[in-house]
Amino acid sequence: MAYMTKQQQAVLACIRGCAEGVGAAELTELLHRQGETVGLTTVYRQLERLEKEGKVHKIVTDTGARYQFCSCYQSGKDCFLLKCERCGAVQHADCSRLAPLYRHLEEEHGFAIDPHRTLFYGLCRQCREAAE
Amino acid sequence: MAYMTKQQQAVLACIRGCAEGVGAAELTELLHRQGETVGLTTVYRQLERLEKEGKVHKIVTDTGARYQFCSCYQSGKDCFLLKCERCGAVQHADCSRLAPLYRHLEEEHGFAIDPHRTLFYGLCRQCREAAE
DNA sequence: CTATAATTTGAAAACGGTTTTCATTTTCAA
DNA sequence: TTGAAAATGAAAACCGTTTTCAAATTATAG
Repeated sequence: MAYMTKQQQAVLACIRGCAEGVGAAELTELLHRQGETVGLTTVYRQLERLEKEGKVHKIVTDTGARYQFCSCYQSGKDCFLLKCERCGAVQHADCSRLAPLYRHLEEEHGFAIDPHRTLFYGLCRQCREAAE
Repeated sequence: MAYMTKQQQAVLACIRGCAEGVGAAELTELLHRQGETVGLTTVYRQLERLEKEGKVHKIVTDTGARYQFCSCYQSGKDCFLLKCERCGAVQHADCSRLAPLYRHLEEEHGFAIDPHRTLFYGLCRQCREAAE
């Protein structure tokens, strides 16, 4: 791995530790609590870089973007993101049916899915039960 | 259908005529060119209402939201949105494999997909060919 | 080990899409 | 007709993000 500044390492380490996604301001706040001196601007810059490298998902919402460390990054599994519209949580799922669908879409519909950015919206089990 | 003001009818009619999605400012501009007197605020309000009613999709992007009339609204078909990351076009596709997948996700993974908000990102055929 | 160029940082300002405010206009109901 | 309720829209506020730019840090040359 190429050289990384202290701030770059801190941002990567911190977001890796966030199971749920975090916003840029929130992440900066976390870093400050850990004693790191990282400005908001730098956090934005690093998140942009990490997204381009495929290490982090950027999930754009009405109220601003959230970033989430991609657990598929080195596992070899396909990214499969489910976002609950009620509680907001984004989970990495694992489903063998996805790859065949994506292959079908590419071969028959001519559309090459980018699993890394594709996001399924819906309701998670807990929220569905809570809503009943 | 309940009563609709002149502005409400105009917004609905205008977005229905936009095959590709439009932004709020863009839609207002279109309405003005047609001689309609509709303010930007009202356009935002109507778009929000139409989205809640399931008549339009709200597609949130880095540079602002785009709205697109939902061609599935009365057809009974499932919504199946493909957004090309290169040319930006969003197309309503038609694929019989989607419903079984969604059923599986609900039954086995406990996650109820909202087809209306779920968006597949990737590359459309033209853009893939152009990129080669 | 300097000196100098290139990169990184971050506070403050700018930016821009969206929402809120509030006075005015329009519509509904009695 | 008349008063209440809803809709409108210009202007201001809002707020997440990006840009600016001077200072600090790091890499490279001499």
